[in-house]
Amino acid sequence: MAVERRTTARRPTIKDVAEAAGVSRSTVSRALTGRGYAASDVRERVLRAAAELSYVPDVMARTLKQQVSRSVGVLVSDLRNPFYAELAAGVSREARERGYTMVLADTSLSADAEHEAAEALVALRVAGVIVTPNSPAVSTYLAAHGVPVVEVDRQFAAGSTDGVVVGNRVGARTAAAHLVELGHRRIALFIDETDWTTGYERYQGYLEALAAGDLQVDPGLVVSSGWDVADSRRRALDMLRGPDRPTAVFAANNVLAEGVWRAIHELGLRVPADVSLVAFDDAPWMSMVAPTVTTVSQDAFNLGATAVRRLDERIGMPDADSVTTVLNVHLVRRDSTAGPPGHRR
Amino acid sequence: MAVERRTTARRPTIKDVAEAAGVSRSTVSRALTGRGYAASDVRERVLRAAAELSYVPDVMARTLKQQVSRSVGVLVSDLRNPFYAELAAGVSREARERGYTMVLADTSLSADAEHEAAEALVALRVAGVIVTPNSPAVSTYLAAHGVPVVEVDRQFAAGSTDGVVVGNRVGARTAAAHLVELGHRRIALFIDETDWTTGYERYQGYLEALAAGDLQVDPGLVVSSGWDVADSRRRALDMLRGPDRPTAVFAANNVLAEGVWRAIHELGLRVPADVSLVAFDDAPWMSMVAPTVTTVSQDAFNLGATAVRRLDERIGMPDADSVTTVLNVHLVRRDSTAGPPGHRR
DNA sequence: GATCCGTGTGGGAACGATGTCACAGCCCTT
DNA sequence: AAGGGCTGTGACATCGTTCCCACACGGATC
Repeated sequence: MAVERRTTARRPTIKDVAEAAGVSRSTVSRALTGRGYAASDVRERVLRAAAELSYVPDVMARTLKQQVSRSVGVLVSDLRNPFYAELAAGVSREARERGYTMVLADTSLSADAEHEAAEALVALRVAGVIVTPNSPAVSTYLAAHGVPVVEVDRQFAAGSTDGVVVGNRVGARTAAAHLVELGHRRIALFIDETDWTTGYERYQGYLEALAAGDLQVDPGLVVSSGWDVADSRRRALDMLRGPDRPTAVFAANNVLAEGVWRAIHELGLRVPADVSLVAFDDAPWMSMVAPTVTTVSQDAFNLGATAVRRLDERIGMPDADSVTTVLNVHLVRRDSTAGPPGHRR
Repeated sequence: MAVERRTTARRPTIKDVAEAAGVSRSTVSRALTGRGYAASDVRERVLRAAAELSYVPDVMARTLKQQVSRSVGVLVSDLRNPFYAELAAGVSREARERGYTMVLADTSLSADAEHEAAEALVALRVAGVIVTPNSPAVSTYLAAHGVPVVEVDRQFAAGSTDGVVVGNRVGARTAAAHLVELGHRRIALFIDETDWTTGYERYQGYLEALAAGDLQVDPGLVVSSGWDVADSRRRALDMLRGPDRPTAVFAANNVLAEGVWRAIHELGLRVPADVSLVAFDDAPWMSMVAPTVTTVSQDAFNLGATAVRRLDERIGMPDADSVTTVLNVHLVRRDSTAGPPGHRR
């Protein structure tokens, strides 16, 4: 059974439908869109003709005329990271529900790729953009072109642009406080950056928890890791092999946690007997490994869905004041945390 | 520092650039696209004017005129599954490299959502579509509208539509043969469907490996699971608790493998001492759990990238015969497989 | 019977970019 | 000096849709 390909005939246009139904283009448009008058028998006839020709209105032409499309642009850093994949899935679901199509680009954590993608979205006249920004430039650029923007996960333009983020500071504080409470005094922090709001807030949360526990911050225990598993693993190996090893590690995201976890196992250390581990961002593997990993869970899917709702509202009211929505996170206590070695409770 | 939003002024058009540069619209078009004559001093002037106004050509208008867009549609079943996320990432990267933007929809394994998304893509006049099909209808529908299609991961319209798949049969046979070779005689298969090419081929590979080892197929050991972790886990619990338990399980994809893995651990069975496990499709967790999971690894990223290349070629030569590209897979031997209990080698 | 209204329809001008076509210069050849 | 071949530019129709406007028809009101 061969699938028929339309090679010769061009796509049917509204004009073809009009001729088939014996009416004018205007009438077809009114009948199909439901805007304006159309006698019910005529409407019937038009609908039948359209179905018969399997007519699909041309979004390009419609958008050109109406000057506003029903597409949202989505810029995420890395689809291979389950956090962003989940986020994109949430955007997709909510966008579909609201009749938007989704134009997605993976910006690979590069500011250049991000700018290029933003240009493409402006050219496409998208109704709005949801972005996990890699630089402050992207929101500025889009706003300058009159495109509504929602920054998600992290913010560069808080105050002038809508944002949807999670309670990073509280989450990080809770996680670190959990370790403090268990009796740990040497708690390492693995973090990839502290310039963006995510990193900064998580770092602050860590500091707050230490301060609340009357602990000094040891700069040697705060590791600025690269953004990938390999680098995190390397740095964790260095730290855990060194003298005066920490009794607990807080990894500020799922990628860093994976690196630390791999290093711990390569060194044959036992969790939590030798070292406790807490992560931020619940990845699937964390509930499958032995021991399971205690972590701050954030609902990435909901983050994406919420961003779409915010964007939709913004499109409806372009001049309202900007809003930052903070979603709550919670600590999932699993088996990777216990008191430090030799500690009695 | 407030980000400036363009509220009043409309976007600059080619006409604005023309006036600023003191030439006609045609000349601006020629200067910017590089098609047709434009004196170098004029070109300079136009480029400067365009940059000054931060002019971005309207893709809608261009596409309308040229009747062909530079967007590809991508329909995937489930972005939350790392396999599809990785695939989408591969598509994204290769699409960007070739100057395509990507319109993505998550079809949630539903044929309805898939059809709806396909209609939207036709309306958008995408240059082509890459789809992990949920039904035979989608490729037929798109082809009938003259849209080039590449089916990826599984095929419904082999012979009339391009496809990019992996060596499912060989991969499954290799995996099952590995178990046979270790001495297993009761090898269970967990599979979600056998109607699609993926499921069918993997099933056939399993049968071939058993036949090659002179083993009878026990229908009771072939489990048609639902498509999610919860269902797979439930069925695995049933089977592993029952009498005459298999000594090895082959799970035909990463989701089913997760369910089986969870069931095994809940029951306190040891891997591989009590039961061996082989999976198809290497998910991140498989190399992190203890013991690590032997699996047939497929390169989903490359699958996506290859599909884009195929689609690009197809767009260039719409009437060439269709091609199915098969990417090879390989068995990654890890620690979840050994001989059956009581077996001596 | 003239006017007015509501209902329904069609004509035609946009939207922004492209590309064909005509034509204006200019230099070179015969 | 006339013609031919370049180079370079602008006018204008076009893509498919929407929507404003004009208008036609019938019935109701004065």
